[in-house]
Amino acid sequence: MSAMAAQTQPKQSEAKLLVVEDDANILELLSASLRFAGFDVSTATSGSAAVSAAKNATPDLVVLDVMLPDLDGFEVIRLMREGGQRTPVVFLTARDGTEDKIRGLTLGGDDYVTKPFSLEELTARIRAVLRRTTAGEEEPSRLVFADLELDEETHEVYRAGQRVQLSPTEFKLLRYLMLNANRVLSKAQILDHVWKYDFRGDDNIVESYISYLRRKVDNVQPRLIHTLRGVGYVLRKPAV
Amino acid sequence: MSAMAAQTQPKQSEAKLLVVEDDANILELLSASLRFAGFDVSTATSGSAAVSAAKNATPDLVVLDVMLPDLDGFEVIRLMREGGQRTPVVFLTARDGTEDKIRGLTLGGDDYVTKPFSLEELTARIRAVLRRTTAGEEEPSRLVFADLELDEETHEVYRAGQRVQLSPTEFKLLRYLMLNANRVLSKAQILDHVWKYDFRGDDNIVESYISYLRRKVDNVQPRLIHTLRGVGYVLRKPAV
DNA sequence: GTACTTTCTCAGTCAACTTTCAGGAAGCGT
DNA sequence: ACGCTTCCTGAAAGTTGACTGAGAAAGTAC
Repeated sequence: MSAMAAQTQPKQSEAKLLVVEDDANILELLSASLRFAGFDVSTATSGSAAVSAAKNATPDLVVLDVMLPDLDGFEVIRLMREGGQRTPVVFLTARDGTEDKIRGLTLGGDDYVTKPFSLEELTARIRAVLRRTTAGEEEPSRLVFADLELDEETHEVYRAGQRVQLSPTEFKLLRYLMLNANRVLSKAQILDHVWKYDFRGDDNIVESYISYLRRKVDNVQPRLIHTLRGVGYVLRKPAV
Repeated sequence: MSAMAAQTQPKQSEAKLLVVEDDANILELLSASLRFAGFDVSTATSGSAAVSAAKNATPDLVVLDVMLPDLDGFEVIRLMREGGQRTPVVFLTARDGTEDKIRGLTLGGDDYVTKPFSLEELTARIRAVLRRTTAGEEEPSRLVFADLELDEETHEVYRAGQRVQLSPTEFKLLRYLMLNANRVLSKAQILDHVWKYDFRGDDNIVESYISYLRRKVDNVQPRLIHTLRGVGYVLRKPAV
């Protein structure tokens, strides 16, 4: 595992998350990176522990694996809500039968992510759910850097006012770069955040996608995507 | 504003609802989604609780299951009205004999929905009842987006002035898209809102109906229904 | 009942997207 | 300048997701 980038979300970064996951590796991956992303993370490794943790810690959002050793995720939520808590949830589900049990979930503003996922995918969902369930202050879903604009909700991207069509991976990569503008990102970091955690290919795929992105969104002056040979990539304004 | 947020109808969204339902799952489904739709929701799980809740909370509308453990829905209404309250009601009924008993009641401006229902079905009825019982400000029952028009009362649909015939599901789907114009809707969201809550099929049916709709209402320029691969669908005017 | 409409499923096709590979270009140290 | 390394990028192969026609099943009207 490579160094983890700081992708601090200034606005929502103080949010309290409760992460519930029985697989130690995934739990570690999640708590480390979500903490690094600026969330206040507590954890639980079983359903019953989750219920009491939720009572005490009153998290703003729960990241909840559906498959748990004792109670399943749905039970956990039912128990939490019986206690009057209306905490939003992002479920983690395997891509199998359990997926359809998720039905009805998007009604209350919750969401789900299927395993394996990429960290960017998960944090994007978490941020979206927080955005829509946090009363009041509408946080903009639009990232802007120089003359680059990216709308997280509609998936629209503009460079110098021109609409650009991106594939899902291109979009995720660009979002990651924009969230970390002016920060140098190694290929390993990019791989760790933008690609699913079970990806077993090599760095070259990052080069390929950087190349695609440059062609689509960085084909005008000033160039914003820069290569630091032997180090990584960075999105920044030239000059200085 | 988020992907799913707000199928909120600004005008009616502050309305106070009292939801009366003894099945915990359905109650949770209803309160979560109606709250999310912007209503101010309180709940009761028995007929007697409903009567006193109605006294105290003075809701603008009651969503009332006919089958209740103690008093049945008709009794509840009778008691409420004996107390002088003339609150409109949307009944929830099983598809069985009780259906006929409802008929007489709907004359007063009330309405009913048979279980299982889809959320869009229910919110459409709630909105319609509020529209016709809320004195004064006539809210239009006509949705318009670009050259698409949909009349919620007559169920007529026009594209570019041309009348189009839609099946019930096609109509509901189009209404949902129009209510959420410019908002990206995932297949899961669409399934959750447009299909009945007991539907156990998969996403493909959404694709099928999108395909039907395109053939009927989106066969002219400019195309309004757009696919975001891996994300969902959106009704919007083409990019700038 | 029969005919008709509508809903839902399935599977084939196609298009878009992802991933790999390999040759060439560009940067870097000496 | 030379050689070494790293990066870029075109092309091909592999994979996935969406669209759609056909038809079974369920529901409705006559």
